[in-house]
Amino acid sequence: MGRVIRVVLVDDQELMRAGFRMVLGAQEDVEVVGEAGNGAEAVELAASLRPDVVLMDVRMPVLDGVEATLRITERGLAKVLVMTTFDLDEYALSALRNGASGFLLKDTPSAHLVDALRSVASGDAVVSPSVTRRLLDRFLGAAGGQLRDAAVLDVLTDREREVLLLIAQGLSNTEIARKLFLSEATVKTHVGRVLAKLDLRDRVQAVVLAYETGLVRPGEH
Amino acid sequence: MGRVIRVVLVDDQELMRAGFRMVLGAQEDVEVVGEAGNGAEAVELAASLRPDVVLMDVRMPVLDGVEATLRITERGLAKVLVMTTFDLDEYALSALRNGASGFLLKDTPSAHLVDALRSVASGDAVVSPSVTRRLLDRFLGAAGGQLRDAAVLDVLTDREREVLLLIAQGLSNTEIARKLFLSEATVKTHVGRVLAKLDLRDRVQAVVLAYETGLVRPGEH
DNA sequence: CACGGCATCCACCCACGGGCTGACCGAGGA
DNA sequence: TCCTCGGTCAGCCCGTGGGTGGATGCCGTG
Repeated sequence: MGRVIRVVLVDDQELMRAGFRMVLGAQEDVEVVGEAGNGAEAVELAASLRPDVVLMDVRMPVLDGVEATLRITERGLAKVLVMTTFDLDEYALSALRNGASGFLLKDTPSAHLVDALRSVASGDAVVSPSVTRRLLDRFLGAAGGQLRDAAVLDVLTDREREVLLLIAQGLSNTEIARKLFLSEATVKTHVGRVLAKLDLRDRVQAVVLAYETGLVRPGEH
Repeated sequence: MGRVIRVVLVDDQELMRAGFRMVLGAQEDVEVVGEAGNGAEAVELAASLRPDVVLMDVRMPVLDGVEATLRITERGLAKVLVMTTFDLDEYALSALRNGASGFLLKDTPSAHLVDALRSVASGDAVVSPSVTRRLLDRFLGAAGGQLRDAAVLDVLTDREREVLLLIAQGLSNTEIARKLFLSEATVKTHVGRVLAKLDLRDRVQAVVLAYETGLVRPGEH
């Protein structure tokens, strides 16, 4: 960990880069090995210099930071720390989706910036506090806690829950029967019980409930 | 924002609290207004003192930090910054789910701790870098990018997409008809087209696809 | 203008889904 | 021992869902 962190600076404004160069240059364990003015150059530099971290602005001509981030991380060229002046959620989200190891606002104190750089270099991730807030809200609202209490599913027996799971994958009764080595009649009883216990009308509503409770989650097959 | 941040310290180890008291006491804009040795006391103190932030350990007797966090935040008594020695994912996740504004490891440098406190007091959120990494992975894997390309839905007309949306909420054809002021026959045609275009057999499978593409998301009604 | 895409509507047919009733079996608790 | 509960199966009924085919009017584009 005592090694020097090699950094590539990417920003279309020369002044910005100069600022960062100053701040980072003062650090013993950080070395700015290259600079780029747009995303395309950034990708090239990352490929040729293989820095530890690319410090990247989002808004840039030719190829924006979000896209450049993807190109760099999908080839594993370097870690990417994305920065922006405004804290636009969508940028942050897209960048992180594209493999960025962090997302900072440019008003971040220089001491924090350096810390963030170290964290990223060592494989961790960093997000500005104000962005974290909204990220968490989104995370928890979407993936974190099932908004509907999954407790309602407790009234089901194991077998019934098993059947519900298959229903929620779009299988018909006959398909479920084949899969579980049962007669279709049995499947029907199970389905019927599931609907009755959960106060549902349809297997359609059963699917909805399965997703809403988190019994099944989007993208899990 | 120049006001003093009033903090309540919660940890079952007196030694730990002493350490934090030292660090925070040295700060001009931070004041430790109370201390608790377990979750139950923490909730009481939060209610009576109404601090800005509760700095809370997870592992505690009587009432653990995760549960205490819920009690405090659901009543809006204070912001909660949760801490732990080990970075157990589940703890972090549960705490954040329960309304915590942040999650720090106890090995966090004291300067960072104070910064985090300020961020939390001002409504932002903070998560330790190493935890952020895994949080992001989970977030992106679960909520971030719809794993199935929502592009398949482009073949649908607006009306058809509208119908699909209602199907995905568990409505029957008659219900959809009422809601859209259409005859049931018309709804059937739309449904039929949706199924044909998306190569689905059932409205059940349509619901699944709606969730898988992110057309509808769990917890959005 | 004529054409194609879209939304709307209708009728017919039939299979699947789901409600209801009743029955059998095995495990486990009273 | 009996009784309950979960799981299995069957037959009956009928409503809904979905396929097919055909019809109208609207709109924008070539």
